[in-house]
Amino acid sequence: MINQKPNLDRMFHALADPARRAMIERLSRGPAPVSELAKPLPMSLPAAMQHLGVLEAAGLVRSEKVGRVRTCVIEPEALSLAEQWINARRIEWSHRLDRLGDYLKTLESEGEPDGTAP
Amino acid sequence: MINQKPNLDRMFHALADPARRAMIERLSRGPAPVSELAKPLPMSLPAAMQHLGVLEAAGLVRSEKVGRVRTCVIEPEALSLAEQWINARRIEWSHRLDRLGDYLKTLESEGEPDGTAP
DNA sequence: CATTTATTAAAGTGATTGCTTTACCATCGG
DNA sequence: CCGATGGTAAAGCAATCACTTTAATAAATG
Repeated sequence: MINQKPNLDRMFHALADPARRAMIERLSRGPAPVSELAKPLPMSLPAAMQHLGVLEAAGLVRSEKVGRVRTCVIEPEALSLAEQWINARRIEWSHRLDRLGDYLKTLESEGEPDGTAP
Repeated sequence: MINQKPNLDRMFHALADPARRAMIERLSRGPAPVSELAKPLPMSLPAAMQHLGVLEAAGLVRSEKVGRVRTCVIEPEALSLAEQWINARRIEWSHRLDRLGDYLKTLESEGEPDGTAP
């Protein structure tokens, strides 16, 4: 639970590309072979393959080859790592807003000794 | 609500760098001038400035210059865009698991006409 | 065995990143 | 006014990215 910064790097980087997000969107509706992931994308199959490599390196996708077809599935827990980071931010700034609210309330109930007039 | 893909691109890309995430982490605890954001980072001030530019372009940070100091604040709603995308994925694959469960239950209650033996 | 099908390996290319250094500009404090 | 402070603009550079084409491999299919 200590340090997974590099994972976050890879993760967000992986999500920063529309083709890769499209792949994840497809996979979140069920497993698919490489060629099916590549079909809707406006690029060559090797290019799609490289994107898949990025997704796997980020831990977002797992794949297994059976016969000559490689089937890909999402790794749902991986996404939650990114989510955790975002949530942590939200918690931090909501705490900050709480403290700000407290401070303003303090000012108010102390009868404003000074500072509001120009 | 139609199409904000390019925003998502910029967004995730912005989050994919540890220096930029550090800036956001700092800003989620309150506003700060550019130089304070840059201080803990292992790079020159212009470099930090460029990171800040990326964050602003992604809509994650807003900044205003007063006198000679530019003060930066986070734009909390922006992060929720990324969060929405992640949540949408989760919902999709949980629906998929529901359907899978239903299917398995159907098989079970139909008394397996065939298909389980090798 | 000969083909097709599905994937992969390899190498090359132009564009984009993430920095750097250098120089410049506008305050602010005396 | 003068120097220090805080921020910018600009240019350049090595590394990485997102592709491409070409060629190889390995499992199905006839």
